[in-house]
Amino acid sequence: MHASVPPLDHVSAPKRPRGRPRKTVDERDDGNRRHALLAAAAQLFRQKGFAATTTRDIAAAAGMQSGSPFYHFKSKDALLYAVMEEGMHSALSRQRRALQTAGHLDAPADALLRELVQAHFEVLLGPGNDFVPVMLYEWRSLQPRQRKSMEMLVAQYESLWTPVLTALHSTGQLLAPVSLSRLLILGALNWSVQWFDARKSASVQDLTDAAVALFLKEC
Amino acid sequence: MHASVPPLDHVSAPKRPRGRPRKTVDERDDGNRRHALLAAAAQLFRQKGFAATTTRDIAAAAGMQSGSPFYHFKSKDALLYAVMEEGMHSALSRQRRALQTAGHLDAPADALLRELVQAHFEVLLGPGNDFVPVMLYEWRSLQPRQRKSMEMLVAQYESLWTPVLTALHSTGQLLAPVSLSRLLILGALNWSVQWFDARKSASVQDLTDAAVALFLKEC
DNA sequence: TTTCACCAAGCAATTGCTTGCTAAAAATGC
DNA sequence: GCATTTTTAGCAAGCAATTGCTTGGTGAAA
Repeated sequence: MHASVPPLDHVSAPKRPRGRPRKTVDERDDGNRRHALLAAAAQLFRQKGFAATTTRDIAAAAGMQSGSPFYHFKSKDALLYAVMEEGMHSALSRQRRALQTAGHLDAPADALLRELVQAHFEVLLGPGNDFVPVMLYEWRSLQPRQRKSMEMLVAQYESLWTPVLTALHSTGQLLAPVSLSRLLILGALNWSVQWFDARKSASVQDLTDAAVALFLKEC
Repeated sequence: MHASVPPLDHVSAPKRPRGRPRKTVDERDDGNRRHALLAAAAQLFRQKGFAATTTRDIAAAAGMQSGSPFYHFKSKDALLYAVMEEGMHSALSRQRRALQTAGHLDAPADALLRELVQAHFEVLLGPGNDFVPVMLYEWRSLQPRQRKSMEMLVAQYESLWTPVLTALHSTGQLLAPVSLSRLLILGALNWSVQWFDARKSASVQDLTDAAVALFLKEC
């Protein structure tokens, strides 16, 4: 969609899948089986890691036979990449929306940071959002070409943060250098994937408050 | 050594390995082959992940044949656990030493935090220190019993941070709640494993300065 | 003579992926 | 509106490679 993300080697177009729709007519789920595979893969990749997840696991979780995923995806690698791509696209549009609505109100920089932080937490920790965590923690399993592609998407994402952090730095609300600040802040947020538990512990709101209080000086 | 870490199911005692010492007599390297395996495993686990690393890879990296690692370690799992255990033991003694020498001088809390942060970065990013990163990023591959054991070690490590953070909170240098602060701060530090490159970018000193400047308010 | 540290070979299970096939749905011709 | 053809979405089986690990042996050191 935005910018130039090369199609790579995964089956690109959902087109109009139909075939054998388990239910009666009118119950059609265009491309839903493909998406069921994506969701199942995302969950398993996050739970057990890419290398430890078998394509049979994924097929079973999506209610298919062992060979069927390869109709939708050329390879296990391509499936991994598709999961990550979906995660990044949703994260990017989420953040763009957050910045846009806040920017229309001419919000101050610290309010913008709060928006970014909260949206980031939601993308990471929201229910069913396994796509971005997989992207964060399964880098190594990508092939070089795919990795390059992902790096472009990640750079786009980080570029949304830089102007906000630069503004905060210039007002003295952020003391550390901007580029190191961005790395450290995103690290603090990303690590929450390892310990956050929606049932116990704090809410995303609490997390956002704590993070902003931790990073920003009041002037 | 300290506290009660159950022996679990890995070959525990290095004893007095000898056998075929590649060099002449007097050149004996007690337990060095076992440690060579540990180091090779740590590096490969970090580079490619646990599941994607074969025991043959490890053996080859240590200059052995495919079956030989199983003389020193009962299983691939046991090897992973041994890597993590070594990492945590070295990290713990490193931090205890840092706190002790600083504590003798009655250093203020923010100086203690700086010590903790710097030692943490060194344990994570120092040359040949693959053991702790493996522990951070290969949780999932541990069996439940082993995981419990590691959680105890990690809890010990985190308990070194809590009093320092509590002190900073009481002086108003740290605004966010202590327990969330600890999680966010350690996250920011741990994430550096993903992007730090000793050749380019900043030094550990720069990182430490930036982190302390980011987290602490001056009062 | 026993023990240690490791080799060389191989086994059983698992893996990603391919192949040939099928039935339902959509497209097409009339 | 109906009959035919093509496409879609998957099944069922299995192959070749890889995997963790075992086993029997060997030479040097103790």
